[in-house]
Amino acid sequence: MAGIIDVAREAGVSTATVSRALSGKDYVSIETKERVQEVAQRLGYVPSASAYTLVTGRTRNIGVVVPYVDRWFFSTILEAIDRELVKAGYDVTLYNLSSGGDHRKSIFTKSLPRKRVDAVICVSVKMSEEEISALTKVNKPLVSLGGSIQGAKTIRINDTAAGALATNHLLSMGHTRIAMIGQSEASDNFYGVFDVRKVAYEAALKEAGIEPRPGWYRAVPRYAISEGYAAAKNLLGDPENAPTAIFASSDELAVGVLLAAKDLGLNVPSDLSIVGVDNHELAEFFGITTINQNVVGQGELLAKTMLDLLDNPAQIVPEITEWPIELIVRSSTARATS
Amino acid sequence: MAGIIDVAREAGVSTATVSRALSGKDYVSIETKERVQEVAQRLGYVPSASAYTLVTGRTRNIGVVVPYVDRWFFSTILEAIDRELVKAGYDVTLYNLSSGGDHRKSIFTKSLPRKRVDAVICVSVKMSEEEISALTKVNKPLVSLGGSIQGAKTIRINDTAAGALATNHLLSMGHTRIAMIGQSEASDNFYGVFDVRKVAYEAALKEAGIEPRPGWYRAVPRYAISEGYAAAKNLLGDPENAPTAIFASSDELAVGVLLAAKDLGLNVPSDLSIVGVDNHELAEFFGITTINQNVVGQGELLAKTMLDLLDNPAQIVPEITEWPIELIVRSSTARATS
DNA sequence: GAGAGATTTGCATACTTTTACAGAAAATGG
DNA sequence: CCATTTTCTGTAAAAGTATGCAAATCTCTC
Repeated sequence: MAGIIDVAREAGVSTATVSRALSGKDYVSIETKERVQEVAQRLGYVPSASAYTLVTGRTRNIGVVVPYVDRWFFSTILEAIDRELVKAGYDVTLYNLSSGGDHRKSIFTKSLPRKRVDAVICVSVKMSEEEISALTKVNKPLVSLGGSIQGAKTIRINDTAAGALATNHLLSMGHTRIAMIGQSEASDNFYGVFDVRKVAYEAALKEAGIEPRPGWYRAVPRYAISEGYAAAKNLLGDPENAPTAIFASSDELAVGVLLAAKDLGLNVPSDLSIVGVDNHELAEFFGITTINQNVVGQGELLAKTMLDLLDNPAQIVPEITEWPIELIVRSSTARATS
Repeated sequence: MAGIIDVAREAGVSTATVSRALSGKDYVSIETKERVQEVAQRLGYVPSASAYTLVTGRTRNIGVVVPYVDRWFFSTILEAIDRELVKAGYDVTLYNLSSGGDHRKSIFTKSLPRKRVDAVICVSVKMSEEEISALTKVNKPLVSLGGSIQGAKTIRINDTAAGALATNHLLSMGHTRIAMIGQSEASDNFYGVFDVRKVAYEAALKEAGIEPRPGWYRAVPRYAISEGYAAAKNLLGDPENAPTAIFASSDELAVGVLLAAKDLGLNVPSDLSIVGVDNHELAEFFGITTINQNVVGQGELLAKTMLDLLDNPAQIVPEITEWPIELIVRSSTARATS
């Protein structure tokens, strides 16, 4: 295992020159540079990351904190974040909060603050003030998706607008019997946006002069087709008392709703209109009207914002950046037939 | 940002004693230990990971290499691997090959060999001899899922058996017109097992005295419901010339097949039998007969094997461990109605 | 040809921790 | 009470790299 000293000896120069020749950021004559590079190549020399970090303080490594990795939203955004960071020469260390136990505490008190990462990206993670200050105190840049805590630069969609957009779309098509399926908050790790959407849904109904029925809001523990299916079966079970439209807080839920409707012999959209959120691949396949939030785009922006911040730590950046959403109308919604 | 010297001064001891008190692995009197711990706590001292690595050679960090992260198989197994490694006190650095370009080369020549990770877990990654030897040369333990390359400890399912199991199940129910949907190999990064399954499928047919029809094997680029749907629509389009059973190489494809059959007015299983692979969450929801390969279990075994190897590098381990599979019969398969 | 500036190299130090070694203090045994 | 062992602590030497500083060489310009 060759070190910088071996390269220096073999090339007949000092270690300082080797360092400069390989990093390429200082005066080195072209001949020496090439000779050193050739020797380094031949000896299979790779600079030690830990020594580099020790002396420069930089790790070229960014920590990404997520509540889960095996769910669509998170694996999708993780892929996008990783792609951008890798492009800029960073490695990504993954901190998955669902991996459990006291892990979370050790992440924020040990792994992140001290020399393991240059910066931290948090995706939909509920953070306490102490956790944030633990990072800012040691000068680690922090960019967060979702949430709205002082000191953390945040990117998010406007969930109030999302809830309103979906509900108003259904209202505008003449629906008055509108149900909603959202996510019940189960985890301390996860910054849920579902209450916000529920409030917006109810507000939009009231705005239209419709009193929301409590029984028409269903909370499910997970974004899964099976959950949407079960909730919809339940909502639509009694034809006398069934909604004519359902706003599902994710496309996976919406697909479940669609399948439940089919199984009940209902036609979508003539008997039931459905709106989802995400613009998941499945939404296109099933023709589901949805609120596009371009998850990949959010991940890229998160990463790019972080890279900007690392290049220019002193810059003035807005605390909160709002990521645009849009309604994509497909074949799962139609005018109410009353 | 307090260092070990600050703690030592504050506690009135030497840095050596601080180190011993905090690591807890050497003689320190109980009073000094408690005093040092209290001071460290108060000063918010966290040992520098890079200095630790520089002197010990250990990083407490394991590299996990995957071809993708935003696909079900990989995000699921990543979650399982991460959980086990975190439990043992390791961090996980993610190397996602689909993040592109010359990234792959730099992973194997730079990031992995030199002091960034203690060990490497590769998931379904096609590796060259050089890449493997680059790791073993610097003494990095390597455990791999799938593939079968000299020098890499490997865990895998028997894909020949999987293909045979699925096909024979259909044959045993009297089917003779059996099609298959597999994955076409598109990426250099991905160690595909699909050719193997195709060969096993054709062998099983021949064994039963049935000549495989070339047109009844369909290769799709991705494991996605939409791909299975399109392939099945195509296979089933001409009723005169349609199979009565389809073996899909993943459950996502199988779901697509099921939906296509429904849309064509076919009843599953009486008109069409379907077998998938994975035991994906969706397979249970849709009642699809499948080959269970317990992805979470595979991830846990990968991680545990790695941890064993790190604890006891000299141990003799089998080169290849075969992970068991089993047929789970659900409602998507029935006897052929000839 | 001399001085100024630009380019090229080496020396030596710093980064932060762990640990071998040695020495001191305490405990144990006879 | 001395010898031996065990427990406790400090000193100092690594680990591998980047970089400030100074010195040396080279290139211009007048």
